[in-house]
Amino acid sequence: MPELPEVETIRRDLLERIIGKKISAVDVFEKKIIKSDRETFAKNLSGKSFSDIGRAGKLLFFALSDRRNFLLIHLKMTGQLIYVDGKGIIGGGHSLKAGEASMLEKIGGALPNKYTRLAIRFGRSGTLYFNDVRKFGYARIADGEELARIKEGLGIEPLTPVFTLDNFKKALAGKKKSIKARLLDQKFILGLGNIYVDEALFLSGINPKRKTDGLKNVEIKKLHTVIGGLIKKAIKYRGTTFSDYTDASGQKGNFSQFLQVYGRAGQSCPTCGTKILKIKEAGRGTHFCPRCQK
DNA sequence: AAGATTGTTGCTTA
DNA sequence: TTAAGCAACAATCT
Repeated sequence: MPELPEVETIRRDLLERIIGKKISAVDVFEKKIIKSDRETFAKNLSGKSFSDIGRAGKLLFFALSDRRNFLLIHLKMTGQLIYVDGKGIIGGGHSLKAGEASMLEKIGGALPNKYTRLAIRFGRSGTLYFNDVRKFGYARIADGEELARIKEGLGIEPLTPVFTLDNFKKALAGKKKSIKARLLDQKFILGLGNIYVDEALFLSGINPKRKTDGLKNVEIKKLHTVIGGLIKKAIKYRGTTFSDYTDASGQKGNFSQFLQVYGRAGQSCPTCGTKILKIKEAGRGTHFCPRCQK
């Protein structure tokens, strides 16, 4: 469930910690997630460093110092990227608030643990661990051309200049699918997952079952504004932890306290007090207030 | 103990 | 040809 705000939090954390550090070794614990053989994968990384970290929606791409290749990482449902410095301190001493013991518990014990699929070692500086309970995530090498091709197939990115009302309208235009399904579709709008779609629709007063092409202009405008604000605020609070998500220091996100409907089925709507319903829409558990969302 | 679970792809159906 | 719906991926939790 890392969605845009969670992935962006990890990106910013890692930018401070791993840029320019030489990769000394690569341990692949689960071959499935690297999408190539171990030798090729390790050869592409060893001896190089990361010069930058970019993001498109929920996809991270680490630029390599060879100026040719990128390491693409997608966390899918349960992936975590956790950096441990040379002294064994999780997150490299940054933003450590809670006790380290509870943190270790949260990430499944000392690293590497049974869910660690990949470790990228930076000599004595530290190690980046990729944990993933369900093994849906991946880490693979791609060159600039391939990355460009992947980005071409993706939708508009919120929080960038292309996320104008006009472009948002175009991204929604002429589709009979429900607005919930449409907002989840990464070919049109990037970075929203189940949590933020439910929240955005609540904040916009739009029923998730509404057909996309039946939305009024004012509703699209509202939704556009809401999505921008919601994502900004969620990043500010370092994302939402519902079950597995942690930042690069193994810490939970703090946005959960602001969730209005997600995970609150049966509780009362914060606006009107009506019971929040949970239905299935677009193949996903969908939370909404039947009174506020028309 | 069957059914549900956060993301995405690709197959099937219409 | 296109779009919508849904199983599959793997593991865990209820």
